[in-house]
Amino acid sequence: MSIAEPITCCAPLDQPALSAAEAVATAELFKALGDPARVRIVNCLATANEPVCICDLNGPLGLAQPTVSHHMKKLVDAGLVEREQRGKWAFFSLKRDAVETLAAVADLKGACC
Amino acid sequence: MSIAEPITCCAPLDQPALSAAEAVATAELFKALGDPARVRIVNCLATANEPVCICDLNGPLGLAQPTVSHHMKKLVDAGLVEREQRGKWAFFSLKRDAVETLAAVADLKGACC
DNA sequence: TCGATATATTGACGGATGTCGATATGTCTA
DNA sequence: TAGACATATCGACATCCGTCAATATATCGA
Repeated sequence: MSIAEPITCCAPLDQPALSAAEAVATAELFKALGDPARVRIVNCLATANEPVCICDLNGPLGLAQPTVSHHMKKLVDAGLVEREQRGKWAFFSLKRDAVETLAAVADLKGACC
Repeated sequence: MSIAEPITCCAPLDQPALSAAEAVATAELFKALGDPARVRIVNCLATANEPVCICDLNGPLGLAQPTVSHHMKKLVDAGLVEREQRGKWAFFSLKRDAVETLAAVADLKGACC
C-alpha cells in the first residue's frame, strides 16, 4: 500500500528491500515457530533422522491429541513440515530446504553486518 | 511438565533436546518476527548501517504512530533491537548478537543435517 | 463387513494481539 | 517558563490463537 512518501526528518531511509507481500510471507514463516509446542515439535523432527509418527508426539508434549494435530497442520501449511501416511499412522518430517530458507531470512538475507 | 512417559508405538524418540523453558524462550523470539510490520522494521534496521529514527518508520509503514511505538517496544522486549535517545528523537538499532542467535536457532542449532 | 484404533475436524471458550484515537510524558527552543 | 514537537502509554475494539471435548473420517485386522 502506502510505501512511497517524502521523508524530511533525520536520515532518510532507503526504500525497504522487502515488499509488503514479502513481509507478510516472512512473518507467516516466523509465526509458525512462534509457539512453544511447535518449537518442540520441530526440534523433535530435527533431532530424528527419520520421519516421526505423530503418536510419539502426543505424550511428551503434554497436549491433547486434537491440539497436536492442529499444530502439525500449522507446520505443514507453513511449508516447514511434510506429512506422509503409513497405513494407520501419520508420519511427519522436516523440510530441510524450508528450514534453510528460514535460517537465511533470520540471517537478514546477508544484509546484516 | 510431563516430559517422561513410556512410548510403545512406532520408533521411540530421544528425549527432546529443548526443555520446556527453552522452547518458550525460542518461541518468544520467533513470535517477535511473526508480524509483517515488525519484519519490515527489522529489515529497515538491517539495511541501515546506522541507528534509525523512529520518525522515519511511521510514514513508510502506513501505521499510526502509537502502533509503530507498540511494535518497537515488542522488538526491544524480545532483545532484538536497542533503543537510544537522541534529544527529542528515539533511535533504534539492531542487536547483531541477538539476530545471530535467532539465525542459529532457525538453523536448528546444528542438529539439522 | 464389523469393530478397533489412529488421526482429523468441529465447535466452543478464554486469553493474547494488532490497531487506533485520545492523552500523557519528555525534550528542545524561544 | 511556556509552547511546540516527538514519543510513549492508556483504553477500547475486533480479530486471531491455543486449547479441549465431542465427533467424524480413515485404515487395519478379524
